[in-house]
Amino acid sequence: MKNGRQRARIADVAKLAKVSPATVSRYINKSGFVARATGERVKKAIDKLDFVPDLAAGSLTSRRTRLVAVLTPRLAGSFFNTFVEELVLALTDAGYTAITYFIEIDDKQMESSIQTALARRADAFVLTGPVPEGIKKRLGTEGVTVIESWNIPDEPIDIAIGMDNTALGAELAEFVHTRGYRRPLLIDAAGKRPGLRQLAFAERWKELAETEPTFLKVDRPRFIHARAQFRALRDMDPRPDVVLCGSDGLAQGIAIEAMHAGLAIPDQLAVIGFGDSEIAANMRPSLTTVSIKAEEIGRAVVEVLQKRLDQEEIAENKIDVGYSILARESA
Amino acid sequence: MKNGRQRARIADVAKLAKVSPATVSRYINKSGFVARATGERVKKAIDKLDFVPDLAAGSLTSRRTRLVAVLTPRLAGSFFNTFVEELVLALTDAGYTAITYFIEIDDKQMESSIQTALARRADAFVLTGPVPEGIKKRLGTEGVTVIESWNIPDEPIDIAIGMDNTALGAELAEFVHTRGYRRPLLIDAAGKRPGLRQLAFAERWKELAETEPTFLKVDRPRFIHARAQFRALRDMDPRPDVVLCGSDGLAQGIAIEAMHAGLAIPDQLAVIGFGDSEIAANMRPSLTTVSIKAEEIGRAVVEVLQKRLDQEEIAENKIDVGYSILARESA
DNA sequence: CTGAAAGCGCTTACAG
DNA sequence: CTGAAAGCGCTTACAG
Repeated sequence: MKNGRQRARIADVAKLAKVSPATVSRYINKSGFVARATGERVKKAIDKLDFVPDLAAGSLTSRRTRLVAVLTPRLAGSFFNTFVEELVLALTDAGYTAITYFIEIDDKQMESSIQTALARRADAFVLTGPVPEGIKKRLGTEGVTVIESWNIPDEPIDIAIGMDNTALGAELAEFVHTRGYRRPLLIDAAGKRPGLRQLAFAERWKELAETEPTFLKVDRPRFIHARAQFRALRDMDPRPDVVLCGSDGLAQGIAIEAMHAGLAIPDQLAVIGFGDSEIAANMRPSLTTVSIKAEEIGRAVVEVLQKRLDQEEIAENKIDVGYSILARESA
Repeated sequence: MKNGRQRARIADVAKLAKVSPATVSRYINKSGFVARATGERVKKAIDKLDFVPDLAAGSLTSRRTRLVAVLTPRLAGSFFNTFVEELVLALTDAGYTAITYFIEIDDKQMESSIQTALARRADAFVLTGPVPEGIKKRLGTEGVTVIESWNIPDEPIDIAIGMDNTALGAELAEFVHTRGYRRPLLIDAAGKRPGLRQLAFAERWKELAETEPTFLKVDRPRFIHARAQFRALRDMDPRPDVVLCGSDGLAQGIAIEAMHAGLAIPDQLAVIGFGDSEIAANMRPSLTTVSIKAEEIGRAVVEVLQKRLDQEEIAENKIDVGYSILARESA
């Protein structure tokens, strides 16, 4: 403390309001009945003392922290930014506190993040990536709520909220084929999640076109990599006529590079993004992309947490918020 | 708990290792001496039981939570994204846990975020925007570490880490004038922080060019607003020859719109961004912008927290990490 | 180098 | 509708 003033405790409030600490607790948490007049005295005392209850102390008894650990890959400029923002906002609105971790694609870092979140006794974990086996087992035995977001795995640890990357991959193949493109190139991170999409794309594509799509695996699908990747693309023989990018940022970068090299979009090269970030609709040309409903996932996460808190049964352990392919000018 | 298994407590570890809880605590926190052999027994017991100490319970006595509240404006796609990432990473590495809040430019939301962070007994607050008077007073009396980041105010509540927006504004005026531009337009949010820059720009500009710069105040300096703002710019008479944008995203958008309208950059319209995001260096044309050193701020924040924890005196309550104007192709 | 005891600030049955 | 008591899981002097 910089100054001598102590923080007020619940006992101080109780004394001032001439009630017991238990009553103050009940009033604050709206648990149990408090007579109207009593409540008013308590309220007055709280205001007078600027009392802010210590949530951690309370959690010790109640076994609920309302702390939610959010683990997202560190992907500045990707749709995960929007996702984290929406999620944190939804959590905050609902009275939860989000503790955020940004992780590289690195199991060790994920493990240590989860470790500290467990030490904080987080009520729930929101994960985004594919979860390594060891961590899966660990979380499974801890009795916490685990929400896997984005991709819906066959067997969720607990609850999965997201979309079906396999269905999307196939649908993208159809979309591209229907629009008459014949030499697709897919640029995406080498992870497991995009992998599902790519696999499904490849499979459906082979059925439709009887050829193989080309893949370019990258570290991360980011704007900064567009130059190098456009160069690689341009030198391919035959040259792709449509490129499906792992993010809108990358798609925008590819488009900029293509135009700079004198290629007309979409006639000489079509470009498809991922994420429907604010870039997509307002780019020139506007970007055809996939919308992934970050807000809806955020809302669904909060709903699930709410139900868990209320001890309600959760009917479905897989919640599919869907996606949509948005056809714009670039493809 | 989903299954009957209970989490191990420090008492369980103590019993298994045949020591007292106090010794386990000392071993874990490296506070006080523990004989090597004893320590090894403790370690074995911890591993055996998968013991994760409850940090909240510990904080109750130790009065330190190692929780840091980070409040940033909600500005998807701006340099604040990078800032939050860098800061959270630095904090996590140093053993702190970050609780993040995204706030609109809205005092009420800021207040409620601070309220919940106080309820969590956060050791420190990292704020980004200008702080309303009421909140300033509130935090001042709480005895927590308060770090104001980005702008360095004349009288920090506690500690300020960032840069001198006033100096930057003046330097930008000089930069623009030296390069021969004569009709600058500044597009930025209507907040207090950009306001300082703009004021200083205007002042210096009047000295240099003996004319007034033009201002366009916007809700937020984002990519999506570029179309509308470019239209406004294009219709101005006389038309600006250089536009200074509040973010790289907006600058990129303006550049795209300008090129789409057939204007050559920088000859017919020069564009300057803010933030040196990954977009800037890789845009075509590459964007002249201001680098704001997010990583350094993150590091400095952690250093300050470390010193506070160790009860060290902090020599300077204003830490200037500087900035730099990066001249590229667009201006 | 180690332990017994007290206490951090709440919430939760239990009793009335 | 309200209170007294116990206890959540740690850490911190204090004593040895």
